[in-house]
Amino acid sequence: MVRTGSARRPANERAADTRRALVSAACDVLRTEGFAGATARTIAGRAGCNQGLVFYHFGSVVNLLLAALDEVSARRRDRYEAALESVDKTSELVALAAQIFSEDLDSGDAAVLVEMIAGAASTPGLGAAVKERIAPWNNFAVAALESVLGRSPILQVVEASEVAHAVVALYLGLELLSHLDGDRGPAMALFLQARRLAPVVDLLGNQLKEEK
Amino acid sequence: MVRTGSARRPANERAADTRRALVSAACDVLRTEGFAGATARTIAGRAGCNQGLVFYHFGSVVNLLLAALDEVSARRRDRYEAALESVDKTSELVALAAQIFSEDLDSGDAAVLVEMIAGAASTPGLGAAVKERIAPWNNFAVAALESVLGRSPILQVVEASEVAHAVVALYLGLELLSHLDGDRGPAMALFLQARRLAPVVDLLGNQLKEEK
DNA sequence: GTCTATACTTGGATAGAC
DNA sequence: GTCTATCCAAGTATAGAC
Repeated sequence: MVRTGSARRPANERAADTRRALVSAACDVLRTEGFAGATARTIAGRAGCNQGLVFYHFGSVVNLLLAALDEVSARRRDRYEAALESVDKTSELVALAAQIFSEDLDSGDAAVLVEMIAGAASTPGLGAAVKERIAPWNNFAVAALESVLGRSPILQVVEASEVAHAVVALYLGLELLSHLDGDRGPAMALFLQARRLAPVVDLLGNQLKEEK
Repeated sequence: MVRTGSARRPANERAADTRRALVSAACDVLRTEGFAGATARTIAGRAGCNQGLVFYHFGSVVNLLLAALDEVSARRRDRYEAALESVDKTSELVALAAQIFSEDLDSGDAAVLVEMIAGAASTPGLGAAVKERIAPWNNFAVAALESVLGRSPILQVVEASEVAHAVVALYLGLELLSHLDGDRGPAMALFLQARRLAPVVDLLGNQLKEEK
């Protein structure tokens, strides 16, 4: 077996290791320092490797940031889809949303997304790339709404995709505000209220059904 | 009369002119290039003056950006308060919100706010300064809700300040998404839906009132 | 594949002429 | 008060040694 590196692991595995370390560090920096603070030096420093490797492995800083966003997106999609399995009432969905929102705040995944969207303004072409990576979020929101309201006539009154857009926007806005003052209290209180009101939505759906 | 400058206007007025030009340019750059692109050189270039004047007049780039945020905040507060005068039904409030949202997208005022919030992550201490300047937004949302639902028992079910927080978050999120793909369609469609549903809210309030 | 060294560019900030 | 010139720090990106 041919070995080029100095360590015991094969070269291609070491490469994968540094790629992973860089992507992970990029998430970290994006979360704590924001888009404007996400420089090659800062990220490489946190990954414990040399600054030049950013360009060797990803070509540019922006590409690395997009790779970080990819990882976050994939991780969130898996988490969301798994969680959705066990839900079929509106109040359950709201409770799930609250839990996942809290998780995303802890992991910083939501912050990564927000910083990339806001940061997209400063780099030509980045906007389109970020937009592609948002689609799964929208799709999930639509799926979640339909899984809960699928048999309710409410979705004949309001378009699911429109509500989904609102949900995603609300999610991003809440992250923005929570991150600003380091206090998720207002957001969590909101989820609590929503959960309390969830039965009303189901009730409303039934009312509409009877009127038909 | 003492004159130091080369133009006909007195020196102190010229100074005020450049200050205004810089603040205006800062808004512009924040809107089009984002926080990461808001550098002293870029801003001064758009203001048509020298880069050093940023530091002479404002001490640092961040201070100039905060001044820009101040101006936007003041302008929005005046606009909001004036508009609120002529509203007392929920559907009117929603229609007003839609119009103002559209205005803020055109003027870029919403973008300035979002970029400053997201950018706050990259500069220590900026978060607190931005937070102070958000308060008026919250206050306005509370006032708007109370002016419309003041006599409705709905505000005894849900706290106005909590709903206001959600409204502000939704507003920021919609701006974030609209700006990302340069398409305000989904957001405007949402306002249209909300307006259609507004009478239901009033109806619900009346129902609750009768039950008492 | 990784690291060191380095070229080049941009940005923040100040000093001194006008 | 404004402009030019300049310094220095930080950032992107590449070349070449290991």
